[in-house]
Amino acid sequence: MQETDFVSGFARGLKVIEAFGETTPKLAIADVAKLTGLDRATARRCLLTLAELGYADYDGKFFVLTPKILRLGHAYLSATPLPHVVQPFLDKLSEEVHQSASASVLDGTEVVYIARASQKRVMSINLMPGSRLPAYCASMGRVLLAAMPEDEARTLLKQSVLKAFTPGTKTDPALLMEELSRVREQGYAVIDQELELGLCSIAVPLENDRGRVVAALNIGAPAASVPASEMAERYLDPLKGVARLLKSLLR
Amino acid sequence: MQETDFVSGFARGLKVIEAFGETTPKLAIADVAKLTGLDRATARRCLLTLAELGYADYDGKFFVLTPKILRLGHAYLSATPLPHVVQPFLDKLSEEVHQSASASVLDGTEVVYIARASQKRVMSINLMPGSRLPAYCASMGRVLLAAMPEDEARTLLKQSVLKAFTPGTKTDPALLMEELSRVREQGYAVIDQELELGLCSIAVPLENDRGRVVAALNIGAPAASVPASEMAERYLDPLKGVARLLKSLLR
DNA sequence: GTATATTGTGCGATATACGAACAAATGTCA
DNA sequence: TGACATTTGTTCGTATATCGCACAATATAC
Repeated sequence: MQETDFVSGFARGLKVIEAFGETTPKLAIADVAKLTGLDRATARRCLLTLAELGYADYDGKFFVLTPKILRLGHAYLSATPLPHVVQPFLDKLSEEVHQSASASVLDGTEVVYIARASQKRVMSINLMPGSRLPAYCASMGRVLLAAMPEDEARTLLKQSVLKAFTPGTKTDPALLMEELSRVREQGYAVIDQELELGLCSIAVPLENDRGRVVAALNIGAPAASVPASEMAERYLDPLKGVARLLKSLLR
Repeated sequence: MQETDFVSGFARGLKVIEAFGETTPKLAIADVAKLTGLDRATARRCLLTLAELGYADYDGKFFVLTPKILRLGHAYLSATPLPHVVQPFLDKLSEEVHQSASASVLDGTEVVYIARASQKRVMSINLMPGSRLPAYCASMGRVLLAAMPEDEARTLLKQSVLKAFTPGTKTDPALLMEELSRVREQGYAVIDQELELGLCSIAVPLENDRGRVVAALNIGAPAASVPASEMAERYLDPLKGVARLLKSLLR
């Protein structure tokens, strides 16, 4: 394969960066080779390149990413208008309803947070811009999946690992597709502790001025204080209101 | 130069990603070539590689980064223990004092936020993990600079663009070095509207169990409600308390 | 101390970068 | 509007850097 418009060395390097993760914070050369499927020599060269450029530290045995890596993600967050435009609205919304409010987009089978205004923490995990959740069991994920053509949504669900995080997690693809139609019809999605016990959330789509869904907005609340059945009546109007205001601001 | 342990294609690609930023969200091939100093042909190959891999979108004219890029920064935030360990403490601290609390590390001449718990917004800009501020005029920056050998700090100041953001911004290197000694001695730094009018902040170093400074913690407050002169008496103890608790948790 | 795993290094084959030349589009000015 | 100038994108041949393999040299485990 001699694709003239493709720099495989670059692609390999990016793969190496992504090899680092929650469960793999410090990696030796052989680890990276195994995780990425690259040759050891190649993995080594990429890692040494990262170290040379200051994106990683090397103690002779293990490699660890440095905060310089954040420049790469930051390039997106600061370059993309959406996060900036949305943030102040989330702040205001969050303060009004005294719950956390977030915005996210889809990346493959995952929801990626691009902005967030958090009140007191309810979730066990800490969400921030760049954080990811599986789309099929997150309120914003449902909204974003519902916004795409049915067959594409079905394909994404097929690619997803449909794991049950709680007893309530819906994992049957057919059931999920039904749920997506419902979401499409009613214009919002409510999740009742499918991702984490004690956490409910409601999400609405965020359209740009041409009517294309560009992101999702949500509000999360502790199930103890706001049962799922009340999510819509409490938070749907505020969410819809913000979505309406933003619609004209998004090109 | 035939460095065998360096993948220049990878390095070039990373440069291309960093070409995208706040003022340059969408770039044509020639723009990237100019910004990075790469040959147009090379820039094109890197950009097409990014597009091919889904890290960028291409409309035939302009390239735009996609949220997939966030995976790279996320690799750091989720792989590094520090942000995770610190976050809950910041949440608690922020709630106690009713102000925003953050943690950051140094990357070159800049402070990089690695965790944050925000109350009502006071700053005009929106800080989040990955955000950057110039070290010389940020409270956490002063603390981190003060923690390093004097000559290294001096070198970093030399590399910094010492711009006055407000009338109060200290930009004289000699004066800043004096300020650093003071910070080193008293164990904390207070910034009085040097970065933005109306914003005061106080920061302390965060040491690991071996006494090495691994990050800085701060609290920011509106100057209107908390004058700079009161920052220390109000917030120094809470900050020091958190730093002490964290010390034993950080290896 | 041997066995096992992991890392470092030369070498040939192959893919990639460079620069220049070409093509296409865009902008400018009479 | 039309012709020129300028910028931008693409293609191509070649010099060169990179890949993957096999082997050597460590480090680690038992």
